[in-house]
Amino acid sequence: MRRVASGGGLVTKKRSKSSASASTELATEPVQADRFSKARSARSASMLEDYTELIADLIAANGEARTTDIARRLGVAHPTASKTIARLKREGLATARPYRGIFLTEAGLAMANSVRQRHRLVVDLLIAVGAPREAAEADAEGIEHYVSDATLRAFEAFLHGRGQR
Amino acid sequence: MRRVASGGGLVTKKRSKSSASASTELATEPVQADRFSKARSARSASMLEDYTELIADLIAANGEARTTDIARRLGVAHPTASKTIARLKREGLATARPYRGIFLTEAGLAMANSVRQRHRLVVDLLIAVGAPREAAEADAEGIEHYVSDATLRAFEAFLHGRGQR
DNA sequence: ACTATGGTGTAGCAATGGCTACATTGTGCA
DNA sequence: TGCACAATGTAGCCATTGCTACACCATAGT
Repeated sequence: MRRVASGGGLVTKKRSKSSASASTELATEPVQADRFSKARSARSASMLEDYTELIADLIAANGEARTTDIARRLGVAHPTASKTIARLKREGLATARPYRGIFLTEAGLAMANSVRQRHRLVVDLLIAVGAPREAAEADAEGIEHYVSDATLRAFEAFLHGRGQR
Repeated sequence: MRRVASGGGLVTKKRSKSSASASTELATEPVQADRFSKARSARSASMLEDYTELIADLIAANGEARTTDIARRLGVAHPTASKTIARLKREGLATARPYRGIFLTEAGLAMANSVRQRHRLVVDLLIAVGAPREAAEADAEGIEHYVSDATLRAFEAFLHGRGQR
């Protein structure tokens, strides 16, 4: 609606400041922006979550978490991992001394635990809903970072209700 | 395991080249790296998916898609949108002439359609599983980019089976 | 017909997250 | 005891995705 008329162009008629033409999709504007913002924040946090979880795993399995192992598990070059670990330190999630291993702070450990729990819940739900195990594991790696607490609680209730898990 | 002994350090014992110590978590290494790689690709594609979907929406609603509207809907500054639109053009998903609107190519339109369909499916599934509508909508914005075809098919089957949708 | 206004575009900065290449450190083994 | 070699770290490059500031265009109204 509100298509042009004159000119051959478009981008026209001095679209009201909001470009919010009709009225139907009007309301969705700010809300939608919020959603995208939220998704963006989640995206930027997801890297840290993956790292803390992986570091916790490595410490549990090997007694230590080393840059090279982290890099290999994530499929990136070691300087990339190194840089992100520096960020973890900056954000107070991990500590590390040169050539020594990497360790999680309390905050890092807490993050790792909640991430692991969330991961498991997401995988279980995907499987409960019929996704093949392999796909569920792979997809969860991306999905888990975007599941809100409210949705997570719903997952839990759903799984319990079905006698799953 | 394979914890150090000598020294006070760590990072030790000339860990076998794979650091793949025991044998249990060994097998997960390359697989896990694959998963993270996949998640990374998805992450980089997600921006383009959001844009094509939004452009299609705007064209459907307003007859045109303008940079400013896109920026507002996404909650970013207009130069940010402008830059991403340049990328869309580079990748053959959209066309645009200065000061004219933005249009999708066939590839862009195809992407928009599949993204929209996926989005709906994800929202429906989240709701079917008990997530509050608001959370479902918001979470789907992030989740949709990480759902594989296999999982998507499972979602569809699940929803049909329940008489949903 | 002109001008005010707002949409568009461009430039340049910062942070993130990849990479390769090179320097450094530490440990294991000869 | 010392050296070779792998693990770490550092430097510097590129691309992406934000931003602000500033320049430019096009339309609406006077």
